Amino acid sequence: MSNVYARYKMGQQQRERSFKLTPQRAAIMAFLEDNHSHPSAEDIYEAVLEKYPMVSLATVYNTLEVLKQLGRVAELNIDGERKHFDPIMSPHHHLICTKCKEIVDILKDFDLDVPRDLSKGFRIVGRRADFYGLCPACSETEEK
Amino acid sequence: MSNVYARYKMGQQQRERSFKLTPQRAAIMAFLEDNHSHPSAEDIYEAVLEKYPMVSLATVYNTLEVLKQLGRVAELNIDGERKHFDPIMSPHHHLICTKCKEIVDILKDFDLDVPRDLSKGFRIVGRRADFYGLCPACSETEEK
DNA sequence: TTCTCTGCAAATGCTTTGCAGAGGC
DNA sequence: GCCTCTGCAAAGCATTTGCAGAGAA
Repeated sequence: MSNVYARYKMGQQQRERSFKLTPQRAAIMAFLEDNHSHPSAEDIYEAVLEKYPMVSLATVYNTLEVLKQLGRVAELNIDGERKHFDPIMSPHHHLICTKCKEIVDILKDFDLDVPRDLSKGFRIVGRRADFYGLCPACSETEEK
Repeated sequence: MSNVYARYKMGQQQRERSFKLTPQRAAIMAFLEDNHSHPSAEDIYEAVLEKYPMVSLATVYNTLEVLKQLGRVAELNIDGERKHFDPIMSPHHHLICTKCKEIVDILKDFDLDVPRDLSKGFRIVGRRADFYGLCPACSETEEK
């Protein structure tokens, strides 16, 4: 039987911590790969379950925590109800539909900076812009 | 005895819904007035309790919900652990310390817009920028 | 009376944790 | 054997909800 528990080759973000690429973790990572849907833990769990009945929600949470530490996914606190996860780590922003809650990426990183005189001494390392509004679909069905 | 339950004079954001200004609600609103600390529901509860032993956490949540509907406070989903509330409704952005979790306002509304060609048909009505980094205090005590 | 609001306690829902068992090394 | 990871179930928290009682009109 082949060794499915190979140690995962980590990039520069690598930590001392060991990381075994178990089938469950591989399935989760495969689902997240290039995924632009900003899934919640539950979304990920359900998607992975379809191909992989041997996954528990606890493992999904556990794996997301590890991936977060490895710098491979970001946790999005946009929705107050639940956390969402984003595997796209390059700097980008979001368009959020206030009606259907859809979150769409703006992958082009347009200029966004705090004027130095407003940064109050903070050493800024990350930035994020969220634009709220109605997506085209919800825009149409709007009446009020 | 004077009528402490006067109906609150609402501004243009007024809804049909009635709104009684009870002592509890007045205390919560007084605490929030010009408050730049971005408190959580628990923070508000504790602060109001000191002057007002007659408040329950459920009432704080209830009141925040009503104030939100009246457009008098905004709910901030910056911290994944709990919601924070912001009574400053004029457009502004935030500096967030990744270490001590402090949230500082940038009250000057500098230019922030999605280039039209990137807005993907969204009808944008609100925007928010969060800048993550180390506040001056945490910057000093940094070593790693 | 009628209506809204309050406090308490119970319920909900997301997320985390404890633990015993399984598998790789 | 040693170590990490997994699934299950239980625990933890923030937030919401149900409900009876209180106060205003």
